[in-house]
Amino acid sequence: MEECKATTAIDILNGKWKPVILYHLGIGGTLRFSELQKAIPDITKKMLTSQLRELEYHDVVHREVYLQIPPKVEYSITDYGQTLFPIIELMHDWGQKHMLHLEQKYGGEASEQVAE
Amino acid sequence: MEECKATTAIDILNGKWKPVILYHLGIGGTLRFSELQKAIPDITKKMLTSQLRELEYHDVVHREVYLQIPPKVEYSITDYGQTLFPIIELMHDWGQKHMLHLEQKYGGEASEQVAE
DNA sequence: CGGTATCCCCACCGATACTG
DNA sequence: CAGTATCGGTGGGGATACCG
Repeated sequence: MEECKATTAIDILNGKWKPVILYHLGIGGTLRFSELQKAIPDITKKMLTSQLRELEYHDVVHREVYLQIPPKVEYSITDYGQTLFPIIELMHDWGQKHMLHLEQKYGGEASEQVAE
Repeated sequence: MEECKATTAIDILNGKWKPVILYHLGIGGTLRFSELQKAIPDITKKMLTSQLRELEYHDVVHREVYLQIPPKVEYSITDYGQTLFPIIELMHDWGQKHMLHLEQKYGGEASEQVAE
């Protein structure tokens, strides 16, 4: 019961695009659906939608709908979601160091894997 | 290119059992295969093996084989793997707070989900 | 513009049985 | 003891098309 609750955080960040989405909302502040699409070119609408919905469900992201034509929906990070940022930053930093570690180990070829 | 490299860390922690394994190796120090099995009763040998191999591949875990009968294999966390621990601890702490957050939101029922 | 709906694939994981 | 081998289910995620 006093086990590893790190999985709780991982579950919330679990999803191919969630860290990237949070990253962009973190630096870009409030963003529209289409702006997120532009920021993350490889993501499909379906994926963007589902990942955002899950983040919204977990109260990490706020979804603001403007009832107008054409539609407008804005996404932002909640105060609660902000508390995740130390973790994300730490992982981000660690990720960069890990790339250096890979280069030292495999001679720099592996960096192409992780670099998107 | 200067995107979110948090995914690199997530990839390494990605896998149903990796955080738990690291958690146990973190508090238990060096552990044998069977000791890990006892510590994580629900894991199968196959999963334990594959998760350990991936962690080993990423240089997070060290595998020490003793050539003897009966066989003996010990797993421990590498110095490099130690650098992951601030992240895991942060996630662990965050996970506990998140459970409180869930209780406030859903009235305590949700805690049964996350509590294993 | 901001989504659904649908189809499909494959990586992940579980169960079980066998082995040096 | 510490693993492989094999089979099969499941669902996360991709491609594409359609909708209010």
